[in-house]
Amino acid sequence: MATTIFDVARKSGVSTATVSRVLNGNKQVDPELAARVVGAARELNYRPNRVARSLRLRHNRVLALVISDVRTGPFFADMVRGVEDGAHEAGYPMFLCNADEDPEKEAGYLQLAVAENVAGVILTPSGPGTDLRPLLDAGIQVVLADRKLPGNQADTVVGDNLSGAIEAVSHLITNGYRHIACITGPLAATTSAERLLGYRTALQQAGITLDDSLVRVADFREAGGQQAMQELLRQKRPPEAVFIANNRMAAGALQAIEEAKKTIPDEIAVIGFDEIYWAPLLRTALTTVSQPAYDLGYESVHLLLNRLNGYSGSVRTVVLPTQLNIRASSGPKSGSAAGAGPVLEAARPLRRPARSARKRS
Amino acid sequence: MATTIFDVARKSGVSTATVSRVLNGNKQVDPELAARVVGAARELNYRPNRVARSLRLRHNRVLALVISDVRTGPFFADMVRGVEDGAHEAGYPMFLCNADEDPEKEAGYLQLAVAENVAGVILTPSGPGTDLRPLLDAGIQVVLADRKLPGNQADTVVGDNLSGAIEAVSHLITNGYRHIACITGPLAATTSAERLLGYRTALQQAGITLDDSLVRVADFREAGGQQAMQELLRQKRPPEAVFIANNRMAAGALQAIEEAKKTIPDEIAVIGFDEIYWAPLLRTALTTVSQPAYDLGYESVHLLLNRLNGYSGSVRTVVLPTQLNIRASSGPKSGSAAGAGPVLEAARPLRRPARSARKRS
DNA sequence: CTGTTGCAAGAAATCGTTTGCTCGCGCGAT
DNA sequence: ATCGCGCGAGCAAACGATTTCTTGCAACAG
Repeated sequence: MATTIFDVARKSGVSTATVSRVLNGNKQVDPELAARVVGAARELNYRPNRVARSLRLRHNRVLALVISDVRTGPFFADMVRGVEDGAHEAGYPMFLCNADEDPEKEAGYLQLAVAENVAGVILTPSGPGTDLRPLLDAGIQVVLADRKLPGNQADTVVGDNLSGAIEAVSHLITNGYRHIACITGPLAATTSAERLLGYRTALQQAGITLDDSLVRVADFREAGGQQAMQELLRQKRPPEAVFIANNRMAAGALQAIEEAKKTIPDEIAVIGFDEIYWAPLLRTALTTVSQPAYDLGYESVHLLLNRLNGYSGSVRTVVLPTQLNIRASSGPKSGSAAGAGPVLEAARPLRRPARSARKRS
Repeated sequence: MATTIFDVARKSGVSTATVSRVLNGNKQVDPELAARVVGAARELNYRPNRVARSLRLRHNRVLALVISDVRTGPFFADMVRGVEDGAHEAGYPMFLCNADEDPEKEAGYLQLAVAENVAGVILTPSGPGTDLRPLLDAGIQVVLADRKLPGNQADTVVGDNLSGAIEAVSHLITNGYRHIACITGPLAATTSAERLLGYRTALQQAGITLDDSLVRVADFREAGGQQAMQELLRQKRPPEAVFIANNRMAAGALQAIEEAKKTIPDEIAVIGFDEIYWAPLLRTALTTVSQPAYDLGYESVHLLLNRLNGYSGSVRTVVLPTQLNIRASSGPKSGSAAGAGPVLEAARPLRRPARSARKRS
């Protein structure tokens, strides 16, 4: 049906070998013949069959991106887009795989990557048990994005969750809050664990004793955040502020706060993680810690392509900086002399976070 | 490197043909042999090479999803997820392609789909000029999702943009507004055109004369919505209400309204299109017209798979219903006796829009 | 004039599957 | 007893590219 290399060969009166050589520009070939081939190919609108090519080359010019769920707020959507752009620029189409934090589903997708013989996989591991061996055994390059995996098994690109969390919680402390809660995600995800660690670190640095009743582990979803917040508010001594490890949970928490008819930040201050474009437009503009999600994806592809181009140095980890976007929801505690009360973000053009520099570690 | 069907054949002492027949369960084969084969395959952890399989079968069990940009709010993210789920259930991995409303980039992706010999493409066409012929000529099934294309070329799944827009604008009219503006997207997208048509239809039904100075065509992005809103507010007689054809533009518009220090809905009422989970949490909770985005994607795959299974009836169009989510931003006009003033949505659990029934046309 | 070298283009093998065709064996019918 | 038929399994030919190997021709040197 579709035109093959044979058709081109026949039409230009040469062998398929010559057609292949011309089209891939590998070897010397008579310019006049080459012209005939190019002409025939154009005329027949010939496009090499990538499947046949992949089989022969034993190398499929395709990437797979395995994440938890593209619907999880703008973070994954931006990251996905960063990966797709980088891959597309290099001529690689991309499989998108949503593993839903489910190790089995994830393993299935990794098997698929092997069966498809993809050139590389960019993976947000569901947990520490994620097994890269099937990929590595098959000679497939892997880059971990957003989350780490124990054991330095592959190049990794992550946001600076620890610093981001410390900065956020320190900001709350500066603004006069002391009794601060934390709602984090599944601890299997290193992002959750690091954000929690940052929370604890900031409190310790300020000499505040940790109180585990102020820590809730939820599921990164709205309902989980809402329930966690309800529990926190129901405590004998409710928190004055809360640091929430992602924005879907933050949405749920805000809902719970509203139901409880508490005011932000007077009765409870809030900081979320990951940027949302609606943050300035919320009833009380939400302070957030934002990550360069697009860059995170783009940089992951970059590392992957490096490996595909033969680079074989030791495993690298790239840490991208986070940014604290101070808005009204974390304003100075009323009646507190604390913090010169940073200027709240005024209404200004909505803009996506710009690409940011990166640092290595 | 990887184990092939030859390895399995050798280990179980049969021919590759038999191995293939056993593993695909096609023909009758001696149960004892079959058991040997299955055992050997398991032991060697054999996974058929999908590339070789695709070449031989002249059919690549892969779908391509070509949309404008997965970052465009939750709409495309949800739809992408719907497609991926449907595809995954049927054993098809999915290429994600972001064409950015760029016809050339889109054409490139369609060429890619041909070169990869994918089984099917789900496409949100960038405009009426989108050419499906390369796909159809190659025998690749196509389903149009979210946007139509002239000429009944392929099965189509869309939201009921017209009714949704009519309902939204009628609601504004019921609530006492008369001088109503519309900010829509690029008219090449049928969604933009239909939402604009719905706006006009609702006004005409109410006997309100159309005023083109109240219509702005923007670009589906925040900045475009913001600028359009600024222009509208600067007019000699600014609108009392505005219907905005997607939520990224709505975010920009809200920003512009805030800058202008206008109150919502007293000085200007607002309705957006597509749902956002943050809508109830905005300074003034945003009334929206929501579409079943996930279902839209899922249903598209369904139609595609039907065709792949040999169905060859005439082209179908599935129209999914929209839903008007009434919140504070479209509240009754102050000083107006109009509309019993629908109860504003109270604080209640955040929930994603449920899967909804569909209607055929 | 002949033998060697170099180079360009074609013939054919190859990648890992699936599948049409052939072959051999056993059983039933004539 | 022989023929034919059915059925199960293997051989080998695809699928459409790339690439190694081979061949043929020309040029050049001895």
